[in-house]
Amino acid sequence: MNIFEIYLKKINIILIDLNKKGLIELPKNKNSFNVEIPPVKFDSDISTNVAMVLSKINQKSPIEIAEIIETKIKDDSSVERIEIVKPGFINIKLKSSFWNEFLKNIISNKEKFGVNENEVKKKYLLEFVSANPTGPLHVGHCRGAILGDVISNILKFNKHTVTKEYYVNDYGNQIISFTKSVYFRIREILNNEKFPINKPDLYPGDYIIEIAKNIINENKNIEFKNFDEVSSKLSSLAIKQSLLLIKSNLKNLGIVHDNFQSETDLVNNNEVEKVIEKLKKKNFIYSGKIKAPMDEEKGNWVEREQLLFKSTEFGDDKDRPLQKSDKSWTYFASDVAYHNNKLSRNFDTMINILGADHAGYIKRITSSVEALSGEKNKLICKVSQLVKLIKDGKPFKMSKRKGDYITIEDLLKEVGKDATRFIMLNRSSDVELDFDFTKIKEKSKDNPLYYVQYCYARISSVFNHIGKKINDDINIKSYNFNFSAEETKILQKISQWPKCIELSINKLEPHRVPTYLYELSSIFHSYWNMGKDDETKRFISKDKNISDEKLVFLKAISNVIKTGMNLVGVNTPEKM
RNA sequence: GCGCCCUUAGCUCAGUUGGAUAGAGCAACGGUUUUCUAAACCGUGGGUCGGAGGUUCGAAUCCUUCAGGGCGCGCCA
Repeated sequence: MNIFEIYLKKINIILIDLNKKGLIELPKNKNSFNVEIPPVKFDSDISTNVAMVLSKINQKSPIEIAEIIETKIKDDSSVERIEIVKPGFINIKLKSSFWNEFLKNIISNKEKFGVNENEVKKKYLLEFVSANPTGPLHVGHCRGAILGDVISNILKFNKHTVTKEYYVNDYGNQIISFTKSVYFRIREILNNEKFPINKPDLYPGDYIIEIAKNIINENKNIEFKNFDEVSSKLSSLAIKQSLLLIKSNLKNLGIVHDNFQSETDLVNNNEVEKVIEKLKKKNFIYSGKIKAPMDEEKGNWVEREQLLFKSTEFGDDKDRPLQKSDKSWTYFASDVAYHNNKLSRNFDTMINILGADHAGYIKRITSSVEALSGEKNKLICKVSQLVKLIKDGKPFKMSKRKGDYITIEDLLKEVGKDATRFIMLNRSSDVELDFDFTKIKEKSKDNPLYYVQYCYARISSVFNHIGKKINDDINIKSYNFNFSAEETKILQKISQWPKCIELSINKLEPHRVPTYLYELSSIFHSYWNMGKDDETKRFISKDKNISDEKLVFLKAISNVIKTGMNLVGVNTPEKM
């Protein structure tokens, strides 16, 4: 139940009616009409800008237009009072009967309140994480992982179908290095040969030792005598091991993918050749040369003829190579094949969540999807910016070369799943995020997670006092309450929940959910504390009773908090 | 050099897809606990929304331009 949508429709009907009577002119495009919450000082519930938008086309002042519209809005049975304000806003105060109906609706909808029933249901493919299968996930992967997971949760909440997919880059040079590293660790364990720690292309991390041990234990029959002989077998064993690690990291974060798509499989099934043929037929591929990047030292650059994709036709700054000099495919080539594969599975919309360091890649991959499908917004890429780790007030740097980076496992051990998810999601993904270890662990009030959870725990404690559980259904005989100013504030805030969901989806900005939950919690905490000064405002009276009205408010707030926290994927403890 | 992202209070950030006198938290200062959880609440101070132009009834939001910070720029993925 989105009250803003309801009133926008009502106003549109009124405008059409006034137009028929020749009282006002209407523009063709009504997109700039809106209905929203007015600032608190006006003591109104909803507000519309239509009079100002209509001013020009009608050659009348916004106030004059507003007065014409006002006469019609007055007829609506839910309207208590209308106020026309300065530039031309029409502010509407709704009758308490409307809000009573609203509350009744929320209580009966339970966790379904906020679902946009009118939205067309779509089939989404969401690709996220897709980190190289050469080791455990580290903090750098964490933000994108959570972002993707919560976007998926919200889409599903709105009854869309979502397939969560992980693209496994198990083809290419990094896999050869990784396999070699495992091989040397195996030799170290079995033959006591020292691991060549200074070789630059090897992975020094300790987790390689664990992988080596597991492979030795599970494959007693394999002899690790010659790298070239075992490399192909060993490679797949090692990848399998690191995927197990990655899956367990993700599971501990609360994330489970539906599908793992292997890059090697695509290559082996000749899907790259097929997609290149397809693009050749459409004339998007040619053999040519590209310019050196500006910061490349001149000596290192060898210009050569190579197979290129015409991404410049879609606005990219240069055409992109598909084949390396040894004739193997570039990462981009197999990724085009992967996206062709995605397209063949007929999703309405495909979303990729990328890290900031891959932002430069977006143009070419969306270009390829446009070339293949002919549709411009078939693939949407969302970038999550860097996470800056801060410990004891100082930035904490990780070094891949030393292998000393902080893994997701470390993170979860230190601050836990809930804090990690909530804090990582709490900021817009467009801005860098400070992740302050010490603050998050402090359980202080700087920590928005506790603030929201505390709200739920307080409500739960009231339910305990009256011998109920917070999840129990409540039976209200009749909804006929008069609301205080504080309660109206709560009602207004709750009425914005569907809008929050809608914006989170439309803009792929799920950080709006924790932000909203924080604001709602803040209003609740004020409401709670009113009982400190004024005993009549306490939830539970002296004779251990609770009024239906207060019960309804507690239930409504806790419903929204619970729903929201579920979307974020964190717990709502009943006691803290 | 080019592309993408960012710049809002001392610090970290929101800002309802262009609206009304720009909002939170932290930090600072002052107050609230015989009372449903003080992990909370209330109050005070703090702003040229990076700068300059433009678009219009109206700009933190859109466009142009400049400055500063971040990320990236063939055979890494």
